[in-house]
Amino acid sequence: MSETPAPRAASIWDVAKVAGVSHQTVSRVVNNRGRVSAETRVKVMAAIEELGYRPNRAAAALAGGRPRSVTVLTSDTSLYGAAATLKGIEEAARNAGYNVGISVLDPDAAQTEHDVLGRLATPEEAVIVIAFDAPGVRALKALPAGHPSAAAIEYPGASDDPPPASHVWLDDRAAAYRATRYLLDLGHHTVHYLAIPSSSGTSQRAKGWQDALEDRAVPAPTDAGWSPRSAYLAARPLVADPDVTAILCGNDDLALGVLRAAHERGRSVPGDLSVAGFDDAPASAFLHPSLTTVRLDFEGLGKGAFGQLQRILEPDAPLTPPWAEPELLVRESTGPRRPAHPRE
Amino acid sequence: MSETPAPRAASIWDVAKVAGVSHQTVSRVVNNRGRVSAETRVKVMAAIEELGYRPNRAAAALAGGRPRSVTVLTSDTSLYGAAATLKGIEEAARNAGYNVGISVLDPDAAQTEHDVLGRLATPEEAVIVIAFDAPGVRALKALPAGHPSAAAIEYPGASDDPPPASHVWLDDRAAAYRATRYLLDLGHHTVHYLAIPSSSGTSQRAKGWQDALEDRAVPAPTDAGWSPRSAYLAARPLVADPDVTAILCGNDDLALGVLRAAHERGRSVPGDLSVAGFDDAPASAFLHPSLTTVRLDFEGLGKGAFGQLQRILEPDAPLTPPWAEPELLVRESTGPRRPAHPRE
DNA sequence: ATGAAAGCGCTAACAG
DNA sequence: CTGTTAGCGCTTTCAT
Repeated sequence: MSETPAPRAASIWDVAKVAGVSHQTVSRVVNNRGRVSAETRVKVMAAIEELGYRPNRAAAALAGGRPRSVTVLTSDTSLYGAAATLKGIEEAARNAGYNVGISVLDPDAAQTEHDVLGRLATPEEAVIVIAFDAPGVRALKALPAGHPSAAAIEYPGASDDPPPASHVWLDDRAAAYRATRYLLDLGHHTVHYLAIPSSSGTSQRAKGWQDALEDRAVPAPTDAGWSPRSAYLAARPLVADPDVTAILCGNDDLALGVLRAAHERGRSVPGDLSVAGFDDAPASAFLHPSLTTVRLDFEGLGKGAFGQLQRILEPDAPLTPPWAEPELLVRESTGPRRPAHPRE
Repeated sequence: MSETPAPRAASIWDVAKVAGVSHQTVSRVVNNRGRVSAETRVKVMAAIEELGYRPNRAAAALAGGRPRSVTVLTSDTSLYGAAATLKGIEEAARNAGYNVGISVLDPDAAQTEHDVLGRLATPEEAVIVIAFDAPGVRALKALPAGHPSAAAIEYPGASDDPPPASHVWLDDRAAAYRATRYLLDLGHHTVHYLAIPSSSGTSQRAKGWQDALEDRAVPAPTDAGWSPRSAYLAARPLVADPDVTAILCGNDDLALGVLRAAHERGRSVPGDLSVAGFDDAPASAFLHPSLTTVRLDFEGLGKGAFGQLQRILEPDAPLTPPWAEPELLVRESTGPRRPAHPRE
């Protein structure tokens, strides 16, 4: 059983020889560029099939062809939002025949142009930034103007001129507004907010929450990090306060920490305290109590981001279907306000 | 504010000119290959710094240099195990100066060599397969012999000769054995098992569980998929049976589904039923009840997989620190058996 | 509609 | 120790 010495992969020249044409013609049919007679095309296709030819992306990139790969810049991929967005990007990219690279942003590093570009396979490689947090936003800013890119962002800052078409986002503000109104309608006098870190000063979730509170006193938001643990810690003082009867959490992981803190303090949910989150992570419906949350279509958003990028790279690319609007899912963790003191 | 027409990135030739040496010498210092006088090296380094030079990976790959990129082949990245492993790989790779690509395997597709190789940027590109399930295993098998690769696998089948050094795994069997023994020692007459899909017929978690049961009757394992939902569905009949007092779950997500099913059926955990999982996902410690589980160091495993690959590519690469052994974390979801019928 | 030539940025041989 | 010469596989031009 002698090892065949790894027959080098078929190149465009091999295909050309088999098909009896020039390597250039092969390139033409592979890239669907320029006119090629139907007859020739068939011959070439057959040769490609026969040899199992696959184009070498590195060579194509080097020679300056249209990009066929993206690298995704993101923070911690173990967070649900980033992971789901990445999943959407990857799927859309693969279906479109793109290769996808991934590079995780260090939260402590200042993302410089040099650093960011250094993560790419090629200086011109297209980029999609998942910019839900500060490192992502910095990376996005660090990209040289004109660099092919798209981004999933938290919200287009009002300061800028119309945001580039390549930026996509979810309507966090409306989502938070809806969830808060729902809680208020349940009879809660106010709603407290446990915040995830924002990419800017102006979190749209915080804004929507605040707007919904209208003329009521707005309690100070509580910073709670990204994890169940940090939320648990941050929530302990809150759940100890009997005046707090409803808490909106920046995501489902935070809500989990709050649920735990409430339980330890002996406050029943939703009896004594209503808790709501954002995301609708797969686990949220199976918690006890199951979590009222706003479903966010990160996967669709990711596909959308890729779609925008693709249309920059290939103007005739098909339009990406729109992603879903945030949707409030009422489950067991929220209910009518029940006064802490019977005589109130 | 006229847009400067994107000054092409500095090439090795530009550096050479500035440093007053040949492009080859620059290549030598960049790759730390071949002898270069300290003096020249300094000049070159200075030029690199000055021009902000970054090597073009695509060109290097094309020219046949030592690979400096990996692509990770994996199934659904939204599952904790795969996501955490990927995270470990990415971090180790980035620290070593490698680019990482990612390609998700379609569960329904037969992974052929042609398909798998077609996912790479270059036919020779190094690969790490996360082969915890069937598609991963198929992809691994599809790689041509001699292709630079490493893999995080479920378990090295006994059928093979000594497994390649590039394969890494966690000791699932021992982990399951320990967890099951612990449950038995708590007084449970037996332990039921809710299984995740296995990459082969012989899941090591199932095996460890079975071994621990020794001469007791071994209940049939229940297939429960990967998600809380599928586990919830699969667990309903089980939790309805008062003779079932302890359930070991293939991962924490499944355990979550079981917790939910138990609650709906009115069986208290751990009073009436003990539940344990695998993974120690970040949420598990904050569930209610918090979950007894076996912590699995997927991130370390991912780093280990990359380390193995790197040592294939660069024989002098430093050794990867070993990853952690599985560790049983006893929390609130498990407790002593309490007979269903008081008079028993 | 097709072919020929040049070169992308880099590394592997070789020379010196 | 350093420079020179060939390509890697592909996509531009530009011819035909």
